[in-house]
Amino acid sequence: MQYNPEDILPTISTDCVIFGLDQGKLKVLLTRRAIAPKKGGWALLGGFVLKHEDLETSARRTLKEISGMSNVYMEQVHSFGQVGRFPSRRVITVAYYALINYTLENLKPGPDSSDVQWFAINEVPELVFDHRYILDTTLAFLRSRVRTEPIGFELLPAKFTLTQLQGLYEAVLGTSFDTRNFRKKLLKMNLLIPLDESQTGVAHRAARLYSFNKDIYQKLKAKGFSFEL
Amino acid sequence: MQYNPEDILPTISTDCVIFGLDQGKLKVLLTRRAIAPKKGGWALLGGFVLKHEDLETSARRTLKEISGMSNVYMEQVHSFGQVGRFPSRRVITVAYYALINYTLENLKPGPDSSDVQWFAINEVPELVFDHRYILDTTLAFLRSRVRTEPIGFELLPAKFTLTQLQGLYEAVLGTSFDTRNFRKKLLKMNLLIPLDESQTGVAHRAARLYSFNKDIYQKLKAKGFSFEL
DNA sequence: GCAAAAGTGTTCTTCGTACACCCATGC
DNA sequence: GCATGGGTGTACGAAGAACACTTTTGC
Repeated sequence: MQYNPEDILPTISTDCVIFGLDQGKLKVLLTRRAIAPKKGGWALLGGFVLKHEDLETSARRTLKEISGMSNVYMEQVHSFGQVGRFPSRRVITVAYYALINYTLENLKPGPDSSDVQWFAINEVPELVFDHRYILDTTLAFLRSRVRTEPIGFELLPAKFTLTQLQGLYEAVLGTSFDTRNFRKKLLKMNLLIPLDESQTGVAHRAARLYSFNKDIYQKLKAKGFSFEL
Repeated sequence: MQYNPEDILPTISTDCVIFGLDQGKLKVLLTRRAIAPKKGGWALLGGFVLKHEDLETSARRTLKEISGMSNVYMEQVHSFGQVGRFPSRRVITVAYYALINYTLENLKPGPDSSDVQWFAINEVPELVFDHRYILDTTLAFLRSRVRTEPIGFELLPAKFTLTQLQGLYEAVLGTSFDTRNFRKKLLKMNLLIPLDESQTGVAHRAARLYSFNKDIYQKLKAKGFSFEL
């Protein structure tokens, strides 16, 4: 979809760092630019803000155009406005990050891009403009956030095993945890709902599935509970 | 100082929440608007970004015009871009906060304001636009920040007593601490340098003065230390 | 029966918390 | 000498960290 130049704020864009988890690896979604400047370069998903839309709405629109997804966990990180960060004219960008349940389906390049692709966090190619800096800042933000808010679940399917959960934290934080202590700690929080279901199709003992309920967290939080990993 | 309309980005402003500590109370600096829209209303210190300046530079310029201060601790908080937050046209604002050593000297209204004044955090008058929301968001940000980074010192003079320090945390966080535990915890961090000086001019036992050194913190941080109150 | 991951308890150390009295100084 | 805030130590309980073996399942 193309937008009328009159409907666009030419000095303000949003960029969104989209994180997904694929086989225990943290990945980011990037697009290849199909227009100047920096045609052909890899970039974060982003675009100019429309005159009649809020900042987060703009970031969500971009994400939806490319992944088809809505109702995604998204949060503002920081605004980047260095003089000269964008060639030829002044553009300030507001960075968001999104956590999505990894998929290869329904990905299609946006209006001004020729390709979309997932990259493991340590195999990211060269990026256009200041996008590398934005990515690094956002990743640092996510790492601090994931330890103090129960947002990691957004990267997992609705039903998950404790091993998957541990793997997620290890992938995001780049550390490893002791299995017994990790389970003890998470289960003691009473945020996880044990289901009467198990994994299927695995060549070993099937693990129990759990789910996470945001409402329970909100209620506990209101009572003074604070998530901390 | 007035700026040429051609040098200004009319869609982007910065607003700065300036915090100071006066006699154990947390205060914010506000200005009274001397121009439309909302002439006469109380507002955060802010202004439009110039074409040739970075975002933080813009916030620092505004602060300097009003307080005469530079080299102040400042950090970006969040950007606010709701459609309709500013009357008559679309303006996105990037909010910063600053921590300064409280003073009444050298305060003078900026180019478009008629008054500058400190307000205790719980006696803030009605504010223009979405400034109340920005203030609340920023205060919440500060409260979380002050517990995880040693930034509180920025609100105190270079030499301070442990009682002043405790009072600062109590004022910012709205809680109270046990004196013995508070001292034990802070001194154990090895961030405070005990000076061979004491308070003067007090009608009771004079307290020892301490100073805080950022370099020491940076070195400890690099070794894995993390400040936590 | 074997490979592969699931699941589970105890000990020790560290850290947070609760709590009350004497000290130094100015007036 | 008295009022005012400065300064200090100990005991208890909670939480984090280290650590190894048995269980279940599919093949």
